[in-house]
Amino acid sequence: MKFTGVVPDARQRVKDAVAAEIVAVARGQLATEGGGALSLRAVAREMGMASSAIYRYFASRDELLTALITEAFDSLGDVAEAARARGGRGFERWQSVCRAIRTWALDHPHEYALIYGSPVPGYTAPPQTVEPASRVALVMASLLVEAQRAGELAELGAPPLSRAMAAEARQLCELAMPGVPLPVVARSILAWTQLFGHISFELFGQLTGVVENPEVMFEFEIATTAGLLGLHPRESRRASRTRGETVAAH
Amino acid sequence: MKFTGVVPDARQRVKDAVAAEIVAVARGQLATEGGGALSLRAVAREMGMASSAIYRYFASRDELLTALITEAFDSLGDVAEAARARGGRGFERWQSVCRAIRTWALDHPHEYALIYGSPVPGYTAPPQTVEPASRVALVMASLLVEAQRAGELAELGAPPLSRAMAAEARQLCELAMPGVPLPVVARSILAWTQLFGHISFELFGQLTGVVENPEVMFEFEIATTAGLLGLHPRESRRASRTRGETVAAH
DNA sequence: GTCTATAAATCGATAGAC
DNA sequence: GTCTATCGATTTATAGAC
Repeated sequence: MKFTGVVPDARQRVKDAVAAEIVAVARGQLATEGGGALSLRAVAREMGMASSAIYRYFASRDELLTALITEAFDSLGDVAEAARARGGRGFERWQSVCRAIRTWALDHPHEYALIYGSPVPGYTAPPQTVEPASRVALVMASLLVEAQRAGELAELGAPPLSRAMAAEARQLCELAMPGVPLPVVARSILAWTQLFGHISFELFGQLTGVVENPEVMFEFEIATTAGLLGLHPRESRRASRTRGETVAAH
Repeated sequence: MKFTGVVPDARQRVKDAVAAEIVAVARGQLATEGGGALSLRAVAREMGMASSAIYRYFASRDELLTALITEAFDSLGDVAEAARARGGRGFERWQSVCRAIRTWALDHPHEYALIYGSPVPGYTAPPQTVEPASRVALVMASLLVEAQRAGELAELGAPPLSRAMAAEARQLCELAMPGVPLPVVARSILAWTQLFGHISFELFGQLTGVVENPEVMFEFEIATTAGLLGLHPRESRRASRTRGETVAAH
C-alpha cells in the first residue's frame, strides 16, 4: 500500500499538509497584523513550532507572503468562475459575477486588502502570481465574449474611440476578448476599475458617511456599467437597442 | 514687535516648526516603510534627535500617523480646489479636477496609499480626519452643483432609480449637491468610485500587463463618466442633448 | 525640551545537535 | 525535520538627569 516515485508518497503528503497549515495560520494573522507585518515567528508560536522549523517549508517571509497572495487570488478566482457557471446568461450572469466578487471581498476583507490594497512595502510579487491574479479579469472578459457570440450585446452607438484608446482596446481585444467590439472592450476596463473601486471604497471605509447602504449603491453601479457595455436585463433589451443610446467619449 | 497671548509667541512657533519637520521626515519614511511600519525611532534617528524627544510633539505613534493622514488629505484637497479654480467650466473643469487628482496621486504614491489603500492595521482614524478627507469629494460635488445652475448638464433620459437608490441619492443631494437631479447624484458616486478605482489600480500595479498607457485609459474614463453625468465637451453638448441618450439602470 | 539609560518586548535568519 | 541557542538588529514607551 505504499507508493514511491511518480505518486507523491506519504512523506510528501504530510509535508504538504503542514505547509497548508502554516499558510492557514498566516492567513488568520493577516487579520490582526496586516500583510506588511506578517511574522514567521508569530506563526510558529501559534502553531507550537520552533520558528526555525518554518524554514523547512518556506525559505523566507516573502515566500510565505507569496503563498498567501496566490491563495487569495485563487480563492477569488474560484468564486468568480463558480458564479459564471451558475449565473444564467447576459446581464444576469454579469450581475451574478459582480455580486460574487463583492461578497468574497466582504467575507475576506484582509485577503482582499492584501491583493488589492496598498502593496506590501519591500515586497515585489514574483511572476507566478500573475496567472492567479488574472483569473477574475478573464472571467469578466469571457462573459463579454460569450454575450457577443450569443448576440446579447446591444449596439452602443458610442462616439468613436481616440486613436490611442483604440490601440489599447485592440491589444486587449486580441489578448482576452476576441470578437468583442472595441468600444465595449474599452468600456469593460472602465467597468473593471469601477467594480473594484467601489469594493475598495466600501471595505476601506471611504463610503461611511456618504452612502447609507453600499449594497444598494453597488446594485446601481452594476446596472449602470452593464448598460454601458450593452448588457441589458432581459425585459429591456429590445427597447434600449432601438433607442440608440450614446455617451460622449472623446 | 513681540506678542504674547492670543498671537502665538516665538516659543510656540518654534515648536510648530519642529513638529512640521517631524511630519516631513515621517512623510519621507512613508516611502520606504509604508504607513503600517512607521517608526518614531527611525524618524528621530534621521533627525538626529533622541527618540524620546519626539514625545514632546506627538504623544504616540498613532498621533503622528493622524498628522500624516490629515496632511495628505489636505494636500490633495488643495490640489483639487486649485484645479477647480482654474479649470474653466462644465466638462473642462471636471476634466481638470480629475487630472489634478491623478497627478497628485502619481506624485505622492505613498501618501495616496496611506489614505486610499488598505487601512493601517490596529489604527483607527479619529474624527478630525473626516473633514480633510471629504474635501476632494466636495470639490467634485460642487462642480455638478454649478454646472446644473449654469444649465450645463444635459438631460439624461436615464431609467428611473430604484426606490432604495433614490433614497440614497436624495440624502446625498441634500447633504452636498442641492439642486442636482437625483440620477446625476447617483451617477456621481459611480464616477467617484470609478476615478479612484482607476488610480488605485494604476498605482498598485493591477493595470500592468493589461493597459499599455494608463493615461490614455484615464482620459477615456473621464470622458465616459462625464458623459454619464450629462457633462459634455463644449462642441458636442447640443448634439448629445438632442440625442436623448440613455443607459439602462436597475 | 533634550538628553541618556533602560525595560520588555519584537523580528528574520542561521548554526548545529539530535 | 524539529529542536535549542544565538546573532544582531528592531520597536514603543518611560524615568530621570540636566
